[in-house]
Amino acid sequence: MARRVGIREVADAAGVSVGTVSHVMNKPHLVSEATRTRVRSVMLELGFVRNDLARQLKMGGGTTLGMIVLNVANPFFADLAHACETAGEQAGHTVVFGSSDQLPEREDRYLDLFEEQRVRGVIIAPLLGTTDRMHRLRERGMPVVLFDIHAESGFCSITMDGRVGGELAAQHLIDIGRSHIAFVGGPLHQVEDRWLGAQGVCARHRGVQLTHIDTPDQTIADGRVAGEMLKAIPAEDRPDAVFAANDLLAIGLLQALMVSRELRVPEDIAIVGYDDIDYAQSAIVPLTTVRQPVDQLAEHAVRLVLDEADNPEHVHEHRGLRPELVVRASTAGNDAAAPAALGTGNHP
Amino acid sequence: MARRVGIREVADAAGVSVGTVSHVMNKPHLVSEATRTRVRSVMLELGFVRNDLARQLKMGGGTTLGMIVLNVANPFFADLAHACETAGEQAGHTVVFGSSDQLPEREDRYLDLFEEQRVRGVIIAPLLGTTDRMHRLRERGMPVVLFDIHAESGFCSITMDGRVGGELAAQHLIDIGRSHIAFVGGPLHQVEDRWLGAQGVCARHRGVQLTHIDTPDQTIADGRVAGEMLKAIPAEDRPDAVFAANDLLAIGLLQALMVSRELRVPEDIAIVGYDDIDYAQSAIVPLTTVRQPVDQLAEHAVRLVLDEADNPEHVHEHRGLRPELVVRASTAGNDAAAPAALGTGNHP
DNA sequence: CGATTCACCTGAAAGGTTTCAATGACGCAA
DNA sequence: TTGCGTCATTGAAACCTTTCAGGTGAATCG
Repeated sequence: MARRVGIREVADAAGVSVGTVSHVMNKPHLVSEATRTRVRSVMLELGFVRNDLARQLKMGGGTTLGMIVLNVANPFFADLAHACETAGEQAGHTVVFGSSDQLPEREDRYLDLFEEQRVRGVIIAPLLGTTDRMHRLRERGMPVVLFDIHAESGFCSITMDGRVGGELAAQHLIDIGRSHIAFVGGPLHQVEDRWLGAQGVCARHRGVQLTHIDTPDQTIADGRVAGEMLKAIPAEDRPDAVFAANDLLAIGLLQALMVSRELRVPEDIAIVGYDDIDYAQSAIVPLTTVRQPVDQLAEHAVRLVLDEADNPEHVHEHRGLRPELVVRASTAGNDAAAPAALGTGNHP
Repeated sequence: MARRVGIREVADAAGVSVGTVSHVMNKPHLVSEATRTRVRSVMLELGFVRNDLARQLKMGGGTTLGMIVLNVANPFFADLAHACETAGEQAGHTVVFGSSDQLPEREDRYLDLFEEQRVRGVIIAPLLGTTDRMHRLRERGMPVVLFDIHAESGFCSITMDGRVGGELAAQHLIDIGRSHIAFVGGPLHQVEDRWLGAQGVCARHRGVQLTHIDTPDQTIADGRVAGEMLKAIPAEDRPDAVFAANDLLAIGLLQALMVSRELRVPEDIAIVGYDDIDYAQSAIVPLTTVRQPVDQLAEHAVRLVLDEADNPEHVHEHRGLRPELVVRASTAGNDAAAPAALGTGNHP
């Protein structure tokens, strides 16, 4: 059994030159029909598989995009990755993923890996802004697109407009008559814009108080901890509404609040989440949340990174996409928590 | 700005040969300390980045594993992918992902891609058993490990023991006094073992009836549809328990059942899910479910694929891991649906 | 009939690395 | 002095493909 069959073996077996075999694969119109079919059948017979490494090496980098995501286990990022995969495929590119798991060293590792692999470009949800490594990457001509809350100059970015999202959330809570809002989420630099959006709205309303409850990360577990803190606050000082920096936190909060029926959602505490992950609407109390247009985010990211790769006159672009409020039971007025509210805000 | 700096430029600048530069990177002990540091500093200065394509080409394939997952948007697979990434990293390998989205053509595309990229091995949750393409891959010597419900001969596989899981679920429903169980899930070949497990148990109990409600896929939306079907059944014929083939289906069922308070969970219908995704315990009624040991699955998969790659005496192995029942409110006896039950079965 | 075109095919270079046999330099024992 | 072992380094081959300048023979044109 011939272990490795390359273009050369195929050429020999078909009685043509290697150049011709290559042409059969890449420029079939340059080859006569007779040889084309002959070569093709020899390939099949020998089980030839083109070596993409050599191909890319020769062609100076390939058709692969690298994507680094904060955490695949977070459904928002899973969806985003999935959307990028689809968008990339449509543009004829394959997207490979890495999850930084919020660890700077893993982020670095994937950046290095992608650069060594000579990917066409990198799409990254950075841990905390741009790092030296990213700047070096850019200097060496690698297209880099950020999913970030800040618009960093020198990079294309999709700034997920958390400010507007924060405003929507806070305004909604004020509209339903709440006056003491807790913003739950951290580290602050990662969610700063949502915080600022909420802050801006609250400042414009007399008698509305906003406090910040920090969390080390944005998982369900962190939400639970925050919920316990909330419960520990004496009733008179306790916020009557929570704006959680993402849905996972909100779900954790729900768990903590409901486990010991002391506090009711939304009667005692209304909750707004962020991202509209699939489970938001199926939570123990369906969650009011701020939806981000994931598909469009992905599409823009892919478009920008490819433009930067192809277009010599590329100019960096900062794109902000407007999020949208989805109201469900966790903030619904009177028949709150009623399963009847479940359907609200369903995806199409 | 020198566009491309390769090993050759570094060699020239440092006044050594290319071989030496290579040694500095790969066999530092063969190089004197003086040259080693000199070469290293030149690399830094020139911004040299090793071209992994050439490296892998030369070395005949690299240190990358390919993984194909049914659907990243399903948190079970997201977790599994994540666990494989971690396990792979521990073994010094990078894992790149693709999501087949249940489409055979995408599965094929990724298989081709991985083979062309000369990955070290492939870990795959196949759409429906092994395909011709996978057999061809194997024939050409590519290690392939399946996450599957069947143990296919000729392949290593991690058979997620759905039979036992099905038994656990059905037995539990019978134990709490239910006598008409609906198995919700499909396509059947994908969930056959869970079905068979349940069937076996039901057959051993007099007076227990088991029906199958098919679904085209296993998403929340499919669960909703199944829930509507369930509601449409006249009360006297309606099952008093559901075993859903996964948690997403179960969550969809919950939504459908609760939206029009006609039926209560678990009083009228008890529900058991499968997978114990993070949201199962935060569902509108926390979900009894069958937990799969994701981390161990991943660890075994990586170990097997690498063994097949490295060890000439490798023998195929079929590993089955025992799942575990996690009881929550959706089947809890009297104070069912009580938020107090929320904590049950929490992950550590 | 010679020249021009055309379609098809060839052979070799190039791309950046690793690896390996070979070389050079050096010290040391005989 | 020669011979020998060590250590550091070298240069070229090999990995597999794509690309490109050119070559061949047949058909077409004047």
